Amino acid sequence: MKVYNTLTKKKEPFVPLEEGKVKMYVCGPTVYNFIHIGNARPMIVFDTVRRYMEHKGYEVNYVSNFTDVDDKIIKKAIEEGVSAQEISERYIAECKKDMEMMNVKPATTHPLATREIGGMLEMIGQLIEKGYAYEVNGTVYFRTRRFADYGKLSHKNLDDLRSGNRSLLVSGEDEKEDPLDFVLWKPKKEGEPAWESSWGEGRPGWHIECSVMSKKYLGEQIDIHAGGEDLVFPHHENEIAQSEACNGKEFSKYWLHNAFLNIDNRKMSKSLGNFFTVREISEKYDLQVLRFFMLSAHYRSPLNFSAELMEASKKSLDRIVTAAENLKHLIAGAADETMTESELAHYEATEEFIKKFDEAMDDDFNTADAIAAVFELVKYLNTHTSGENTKDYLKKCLERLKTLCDILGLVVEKKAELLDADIEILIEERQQARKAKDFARADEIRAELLSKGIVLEDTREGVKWKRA
RNA sequence: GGCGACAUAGCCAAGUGGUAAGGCGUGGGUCUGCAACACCCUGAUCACCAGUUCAAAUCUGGUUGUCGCCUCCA
Repeated sequence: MKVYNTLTKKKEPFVPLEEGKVKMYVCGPTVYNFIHIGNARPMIVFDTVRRYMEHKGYEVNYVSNFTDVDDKIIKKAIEEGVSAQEISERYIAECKKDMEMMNVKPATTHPLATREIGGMLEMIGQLIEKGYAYEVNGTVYFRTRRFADYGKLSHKNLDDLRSGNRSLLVSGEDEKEDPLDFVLWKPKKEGEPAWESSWGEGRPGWHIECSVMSKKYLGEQIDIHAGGEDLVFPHHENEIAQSEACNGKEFSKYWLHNAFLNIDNRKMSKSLGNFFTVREISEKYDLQVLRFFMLSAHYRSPLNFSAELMEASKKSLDRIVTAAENLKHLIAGAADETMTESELAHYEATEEFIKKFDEAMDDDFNTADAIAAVFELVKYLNTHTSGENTKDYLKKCLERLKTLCDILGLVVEKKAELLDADIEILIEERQQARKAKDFARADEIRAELLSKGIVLEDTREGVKWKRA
């Protein structure tokens, strides 16, 4: 398996620190509102990475935080006249609902920043002791000049950063020793949540929480640290500085970053008004469609979101779902016998698609190519299955399709739904009408059911129905 | 100003040295009472220019264009 490492700018063979195990940390959202579809990309992408790793037999310890103390949360709390905690708890709950609808597995641990203040105070204290941090008027800063490797992830050097960004130099933050120094602890302002510390009441800076939570739940060294590409600088750069300065060890071996999701080729932003929450999308689409859409491009390529592309994704995904439904339908009516020799030959022929799928995923999680393999399998199954096949064969075919879809986190098997009794009666009446060649009545019933969201399909093996 | 990414058919998107995967859409056909599903057929020389090579979408240089990071941001 090869993964692209931002640190080295190369695809590297994946070798875990500990045989058979993967320690993975993914930066999670700040919970001040419903998550937007941009937040959803890393969730879906890295959940897929996790699923593939698990499929390959790794035991994955997957940690993803919720940042529940932050300026934006406080602002929202003040607007609503409630506590910051109420805001963060509300949106963590909503985020978990969205994740479930997107079929994103819960992390092994979802730590909260506010529950880890003790660890942060400890790490900040250690950094001060080692000379990597200093306190001025209740604010603790990290001394970036002291950390020789600063810039190694984002491939910037301190001089470029200083000369390249004049605004930093004139921003008037006189109390910093260096404009690039960043905050580890900031003093309390009136009305803000705060914790006691040896530097006075205050709250942690943004970067320290990930260093601390990663260390607590995964240890000082981890295999993979992931997040959106915008986090490379400064967030992840700062995490490296904090963790490596404190622990004296390489923090994470591999750094994975997903590219941004754009809307109409523009960065999503509130000022442009091109902002969608996952919840809004869920009102119009099954979020499996969003998941499929996200996986249809490589995670390191920018992806453009639009209504047209969602429609196309819906139709594409439907093709896979229909194939699975067809197989289920065939299985229900198939002879309960073991696979014949010719069936076995067909079944073995599908291994080619599994191989293609695995090769694609092994190559830095090329989900677009992996999906192509799924479609090739779908076509093969559509062409090589019928009501004549044995149940054994059909079941194994469906199993094979489901295995691949499950790695991608795509749910293709709809839950068994019971039809209302009167709908069943209508379907039966239509069958009678068709037998009697009363097609006008048959079409009338079909239209009536369609208006209720039930789509009928007449197949050789009987009537199939699905919800539109 | 500094740093970086990308440019493949109507749309989306793989492919990083040997003569272009897959999906959506379009058009034609088979199946069907019709429809839907499915199946068959249907499309690009890879932004432009120059170079390296027996051979380039794929390597090098340049041009143009789009985008991102440098500030909270997935």
